[in-house]
Amino acid sequence: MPSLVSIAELPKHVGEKVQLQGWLYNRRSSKKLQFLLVRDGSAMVQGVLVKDEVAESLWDLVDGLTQESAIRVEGEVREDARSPGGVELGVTGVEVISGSPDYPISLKSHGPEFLLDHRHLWLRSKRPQAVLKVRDEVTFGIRDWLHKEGFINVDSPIFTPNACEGTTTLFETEYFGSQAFLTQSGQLYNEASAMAFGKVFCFGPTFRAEKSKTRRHLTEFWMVEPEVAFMGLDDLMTLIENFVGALVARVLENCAEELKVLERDTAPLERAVPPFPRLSYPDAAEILRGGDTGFEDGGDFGSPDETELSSRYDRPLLVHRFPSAIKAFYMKEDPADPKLSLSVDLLAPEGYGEIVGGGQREESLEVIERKIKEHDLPKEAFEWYLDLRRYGSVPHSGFGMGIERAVSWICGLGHLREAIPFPRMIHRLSP
RNA sequence: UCCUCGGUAGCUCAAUGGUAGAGCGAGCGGCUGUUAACCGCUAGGUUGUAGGUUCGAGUCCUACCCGAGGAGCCA
Repeated sequence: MPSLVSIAELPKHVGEKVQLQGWLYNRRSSKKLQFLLVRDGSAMVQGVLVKDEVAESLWDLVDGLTQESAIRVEGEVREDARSPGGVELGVTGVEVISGSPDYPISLKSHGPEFLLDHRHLWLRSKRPQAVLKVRDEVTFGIRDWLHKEGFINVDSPIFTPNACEGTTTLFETEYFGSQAFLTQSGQLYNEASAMAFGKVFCFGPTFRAEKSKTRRHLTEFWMVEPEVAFMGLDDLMTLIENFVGALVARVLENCAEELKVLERDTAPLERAVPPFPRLSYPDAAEILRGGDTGFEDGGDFGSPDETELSSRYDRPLLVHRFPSAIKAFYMKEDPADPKLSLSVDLLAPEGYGEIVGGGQREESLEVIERKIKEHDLPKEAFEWYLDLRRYGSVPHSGFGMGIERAVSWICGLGHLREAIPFPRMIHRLSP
């Protein structure tokens, strides 16, 4: 029996007889020829049957195959320029593992609602596969790059007893008779980990119960949050630009085929090379003031503000020193101007907005106790966190990057929902 | 929560207030190399729901249901 190979490996087996197993992506036929497009997850290949050269029973079997039937295919690998991928399979045998009558997703156009209702099947199509392969490259690249930089992965819990930032809406759940929340950030725990290991990152799902209905929001999304002891804001910004620049370069290097499927213009990605421009909030406000984006001085940026700012640069933009009043209690005040915080956001180009948010943390016990009071937060819940300031507190900084937002920008997607296998949104909990 | 837009065949969409249609998919037939193949034929409908206006409503009005993306909030 011929050896079983994956479709991606076929170019190494030209001239050999091999066996594949996978699913029928599409079938085309004329009187004397049939073309089978077979996919196995690794790649896609075209199988060819010439009527005069195969048994009638095989011809008829293949003639009756429907889209997404699971099949085992035997044949000879040969080079052929007419075939997508450069190699094709001269089919000599087909075994049906299981059928697939009336597969709902055709190769023609479908609307987003229909496709999302069938997300469990849609994953088999070219476009979702390209996006999710880029996502895999990004998530693997994150771990790879951080490890090489000396970071240790120390994950934060998903069940939490209290809000990390107070303002944002949290998903509440019952926890053995008491109240618990699903985390909206691993931030606070990450600081504890950084005091133990120096350079750490947590990487997991986070949850926001905001009733947002936009292309930039999911209720469940993934976030990587590096945190570094003894690091200040300037070095943090350098870390962010090197991190993001390395990820983009990695995707350009390893996912050219996927970006082509997605018809992504790679020029903006090729320009995303550090150093990135840095703009302070006061300077940004100067630009926005009097514009037509609806910007209010001292307030946070709205989506139109972000687009306006990033459109002035040819690569991702670092905006730093947002007003303390609009940032979380743990953000350190700028010693040069306490009204400002040592915070930073990274705005992706092309209107994709904020993909990274972070800053230097307040390390003084006295100041952070004052901030907790000012933010009207229950101090008891933060006692363990305050211990980090009581026992060997040091300056430290960190940031969080939304995986889906990063993938969405890199892939040039119109909506975040395509950047995650099974999106969770305000009106979608299934499949 | 607010604003705007939408809901017609399995899917994507048409249809001046006047006989509900096309393409794709499905079924059947044709075609010697197809690239989302192509060509012909067939089947396929309670036009989101409930009322109302009208000789006549997919189309106009009211209410409701469902969805979309924008604001707010955020990654």
